[in-house]
Amino acid sequence: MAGCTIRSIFAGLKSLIMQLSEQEIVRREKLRQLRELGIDPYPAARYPVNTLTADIRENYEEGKPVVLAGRLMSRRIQGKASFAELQDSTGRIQLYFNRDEICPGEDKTAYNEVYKKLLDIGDIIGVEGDLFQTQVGEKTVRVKGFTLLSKALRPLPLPKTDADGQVFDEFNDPEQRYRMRYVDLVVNPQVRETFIKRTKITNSIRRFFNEMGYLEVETPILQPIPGGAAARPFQTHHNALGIPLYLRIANELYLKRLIVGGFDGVYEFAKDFRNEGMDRTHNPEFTVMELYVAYKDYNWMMETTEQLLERVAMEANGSTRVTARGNTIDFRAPYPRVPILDAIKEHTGIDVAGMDEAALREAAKGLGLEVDDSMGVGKLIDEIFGECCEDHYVQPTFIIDYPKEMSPLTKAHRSKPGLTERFELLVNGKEIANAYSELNDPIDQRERFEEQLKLSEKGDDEAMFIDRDFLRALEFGMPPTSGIGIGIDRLVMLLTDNASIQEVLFFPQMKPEKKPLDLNEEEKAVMDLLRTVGEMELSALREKVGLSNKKWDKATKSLSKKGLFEVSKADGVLLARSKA
RNA sequence: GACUUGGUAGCUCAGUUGGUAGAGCAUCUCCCUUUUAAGGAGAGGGUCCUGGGUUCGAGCCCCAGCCAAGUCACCA
Repeated sequence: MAGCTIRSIFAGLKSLIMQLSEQEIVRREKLRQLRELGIDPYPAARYPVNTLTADIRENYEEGKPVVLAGRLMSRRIQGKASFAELQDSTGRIQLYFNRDEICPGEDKTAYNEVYKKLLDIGDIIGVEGDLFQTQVGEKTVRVKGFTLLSKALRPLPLPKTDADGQVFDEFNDPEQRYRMRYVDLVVNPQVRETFIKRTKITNSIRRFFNEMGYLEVETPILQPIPGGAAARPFQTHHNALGIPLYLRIANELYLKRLIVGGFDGVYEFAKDFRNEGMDRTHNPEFTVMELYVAYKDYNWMMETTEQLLERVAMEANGSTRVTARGNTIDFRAPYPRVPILDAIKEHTGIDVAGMDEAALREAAKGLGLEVDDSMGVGKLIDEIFGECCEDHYVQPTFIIDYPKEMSPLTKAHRSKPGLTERFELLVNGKEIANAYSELNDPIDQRERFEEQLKLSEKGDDEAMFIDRDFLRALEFGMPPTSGIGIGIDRLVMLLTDNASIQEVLFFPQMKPEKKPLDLNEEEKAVMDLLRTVGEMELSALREKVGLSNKKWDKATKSLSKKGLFEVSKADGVLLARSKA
């Protein structure tokens, strides 16, 4: 009996491969049996797929022959007939396996043994057959033949959805979902949809800029000076050059060098890296789209951004309105422009215009904010705005004209002294984009960098480094330019209504999984003693090892489970024997 | 980094004052030719996250740690 075989082998194998679950052992045994039947569980040959499950659902034709492939997701076996579901990249379709369809002759092995006993949920198979509808009206493939394309050795989680859309046994533990995203993608269709939408969004942005004639470029990720933003970088080391290198925190300074070089418009989807905390809106690596266009200013950039987002929202969701965290957000242009100092005045009642650092620090303290001496004027204003104002801007809003101190790469405002031509786009209380009329005065830029250096000396570990090559580039002359950075992960979060950045990254950063040690210290100690002699009296061994009762018990039990250790009784004496 | 919550079978989860670890699905065996979250009957399956402690006895109580999620702080 096959059952007895599997069970006896299971018992025999158990001690050798303890780390496998029963179901995994059973699947490995099935693998062996398949090979014995001459079936390759991992065949090399191309499989002649000619139909996707979506084609069948959308263009159903009675009796049409089809060849398709995918993953076996459910089975309902009823004697000589069985229904199953096959899932491919476009969804699922029902399969009908009938013993006498699959095995027209005397030999019923393909159905009775291979299909019923040796296939499992999760296996990837190819099927050929024709289409029909069951009595209940379900579009179904009548299988004439099937091919195992890849045997799955681990069982999949099996969420099920009933007719009312109620989900049972959902695979929903975030840790497991993120660590095993491949499983998440197989069993949770809405996760697939999120990532497909992410790609739609970036494609949409690319199309928009390409139509405007801008050039998509690539710039260094490994940088000798991490510039273009205020953040703590990751540091690494280049062996051949013998120098430290940093993973970029922004690509701004390189894209501006390209504008110096004569391109009118350049953009890059950049992975940036920041060595800071992780939470539901921060991953150590994240994606920013930066665009720089010559002969434009920040007013032009606001108009362009409105147009871009209106179109991206439309193309991703079919509407300019999206629901995010219960708020309905409308990306239809235009968006209000609110000067940051007005925003602070409106939401705190304090007019911070013209305040010096000390006055600002007092104002911030008065608002109950934590401040310290390393904070300059820029950071203090940023802090007040972030704490007291940001949350109020749910609909897309441009906050404009930031103070000079918090914008070291931004051109001074053409008419408002002390301010710069900068805007941030806030949506749902979060910053989505940051843009300015770029500073192209090399002497002013040098002074701003020197200000940053002073901040750094005061202890601000996010202050910018001085990039002398960038200054040299500006000295050759950069046309007036406007630039923007758009946080792609956050934009995708908004447009897919996900509250956590991990939901829009395929592989969010996680702490590494701990590898279970094969033997722990106690088990090693027992085995080291035992191996030299092969076997010895149990009580003597125990004394020699000198473990506490609890540890001794645990170590020997674990070792015998692992099949390395055995206790036998001879002449009334208990003998410990090494099986290793 | 701080606080809160959680970690029990392949998956989703119960587990009473501390007293032999449970259910559904999945798996295995037998029966079954158009079903649909679920065909019927039976069986097997556990490092209760780890390490200490309290106790006659710990999944449960205490201490320390690991991992995750959420909130806060910093940042995008």
